[in-house]
Amino acid sequence: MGRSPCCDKMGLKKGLRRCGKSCRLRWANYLRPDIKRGKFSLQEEETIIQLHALLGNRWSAIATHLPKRTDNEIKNYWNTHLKKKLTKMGIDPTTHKPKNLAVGDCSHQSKEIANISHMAQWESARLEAEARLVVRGSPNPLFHSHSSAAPPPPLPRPRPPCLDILKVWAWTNPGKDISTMILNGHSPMIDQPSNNNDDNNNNNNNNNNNNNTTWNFSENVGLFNGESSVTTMKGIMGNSTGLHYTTAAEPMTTAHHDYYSSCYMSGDSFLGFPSFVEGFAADIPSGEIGYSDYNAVVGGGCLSSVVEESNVNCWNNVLNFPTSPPMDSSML
DNA sequence: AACTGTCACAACCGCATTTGC
DNA sequence: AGCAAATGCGGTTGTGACAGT
Repeated sequence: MGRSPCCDKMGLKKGLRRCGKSCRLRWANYLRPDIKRGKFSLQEEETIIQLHALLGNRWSAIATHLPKRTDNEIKNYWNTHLKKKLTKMGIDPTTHKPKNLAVGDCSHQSKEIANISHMAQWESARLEAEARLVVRGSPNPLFHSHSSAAPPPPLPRPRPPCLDILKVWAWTNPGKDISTMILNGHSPMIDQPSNNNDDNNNNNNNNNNNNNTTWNFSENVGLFNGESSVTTMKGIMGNSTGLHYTTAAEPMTTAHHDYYSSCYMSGDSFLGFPSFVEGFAADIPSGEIGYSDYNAVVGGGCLSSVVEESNVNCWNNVLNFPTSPPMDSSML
């Protein structure tokens, strides 16, 4: 308020006698030779929608995933086309949830819708992860030079990442029909038993040596505030350097497991579930993860408390995953 | 032809952060 | 360390093109 314009526009015709800032902007958004002009492809549209669901109005971050498109162009395209498109489809362009999903409605149908919507967000996150990998390209960023352990032979195929929640669920619930997860209103892996301990500290310590111990995140929910959530997002989106692959058909070898573990110990980050976990943990000295942090990532504002709790259980089970690197509080 | 409304998008504004001295 | 300038970013506005009346 009260700040004067960057240059004196008095008597100037718009577009002429530009100041330095105007010139820079015009170059960046219009004149630069490597800018792709013209219509957005369907794939670009989908990418924007998926990334917007994950990142919100962080146009510059979204633009990094669309080569030769500027943040300004994407922002304009979102405001003039995509917002309307989603609205027409009955989807709230802000929350990316169906508009008829009433907050606080605890009916069975509502839970199913919430769960399906939530699954879509998981999928968005997975696609975003893939996008990052495509942007980064080869060589495989998984193997960092400063890791102490010798890298194992590369896993033989590039897909799927363990961010694929459906595959993770299928792996951890052998023999179960994947549809039961959604129809029963369950989040992935909710049926897997957990053994939360009473003593949170003991529980964290147990994780040093026991992969079968589930972390107790449901305590200390009140510790988290908006600032930590923002930093959490930065941890997730900003510093990931690789992708961590595992599948049921092709589980990790001991060598892989040891290598990943050493990377965690050395502070490297992965994209995928472990990366999310690391992001959660970035600002949480005591090592607990709570609902608010979960929601900072996935945006669970419309989820009922039941579903929300399931999601935290889901994270617990992810950490309890057979091939997840062991973690302890010293990594946080 | 004149007017009005809508649309697309380049450009602007102000704040926050980074950079250079 | 402190300051000013430069830069980055997201929200908003200005303006030309076009369609409808």
